[in-house]
Amino acid sequence: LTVWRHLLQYHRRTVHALDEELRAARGLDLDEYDVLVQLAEAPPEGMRMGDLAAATLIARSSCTRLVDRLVRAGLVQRSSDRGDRRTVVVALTADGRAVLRRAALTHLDGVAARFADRLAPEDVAVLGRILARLDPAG
Amino acid sequence: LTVWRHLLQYHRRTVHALDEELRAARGLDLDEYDVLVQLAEAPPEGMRMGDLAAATLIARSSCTRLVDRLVRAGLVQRSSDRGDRRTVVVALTADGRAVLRRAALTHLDGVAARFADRLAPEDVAVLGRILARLDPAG
DNA sequence: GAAGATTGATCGATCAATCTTC
DNA sequence: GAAGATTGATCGATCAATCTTC
Repeated sequence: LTVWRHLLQYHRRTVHALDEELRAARGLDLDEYDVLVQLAEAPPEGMRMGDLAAATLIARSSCTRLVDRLVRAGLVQRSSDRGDRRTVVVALTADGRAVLRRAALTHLDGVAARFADRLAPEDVAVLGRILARLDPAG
Repeated sequence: LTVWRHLLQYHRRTVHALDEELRAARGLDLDEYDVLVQLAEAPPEGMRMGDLAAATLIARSSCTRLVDRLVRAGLVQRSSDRGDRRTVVVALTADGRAVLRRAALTHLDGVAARFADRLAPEDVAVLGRILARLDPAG
């Protein structure tokens, strides 16, 4: 179906543009941003490495390396769970929270410009219903 | 908006699944498939390298390397335009056509299962209209 | 000098193998 | 031995630099 192809095209362009925007404005790529968002929504103690990878749909090994970069940048902290010392817990630092807040401004503007502002509220609602049908797990 | 995030999640899962399917069944990744599709829709003489990159939203240098692989696999041919010898023209080989035909079966089944079959025809139409509004460039 | 394409160098994503703790 | 995470090795994507033809 052509609709499917349009969806892919739209997604590709939009995500690419948002990624560039975020890189240019804040030095973060979209996956890094996504990780920070997940951590911001987690309890303040943080999230286990594996859960973070699952939530962001990133492979575990990629997640390890992405977190390495964020640790080097001072945006997140690793610590180990006292209960089960196999697991590693990742949490935002104060810096990380601040960077995320600024990045969110940039990013949400971009999403508004390329998505939300172009649609009537009913369209968004309809799209939501369609997605619910497409991705029951989602 | 949560709708935006659901869209991203759905896209990510679906594209990932389709990519794996195609790799497993045919040894092609999704970008390679996309290139073959573009070439199949081009005139039989082929497409210029740069146009191919633009059509698939792949960077030029990535496109060069992707075509390298397809040439090595015998699925496409490079030739140079007699008019302007700077340009390189890429075209499907008979093998490429055959592989594409088989890959399309696999791929279209996957799209059907994850997209088309889950929606009523009206939903598809509505989604098409929404996309047209989102991405006037098409 | 610009347009078109390719190559060199770098960087991130991933699988398989490894290491640690359970 | 399995669960959790990390590291080694590979592979593809990309930018900048280069090469060729205009």
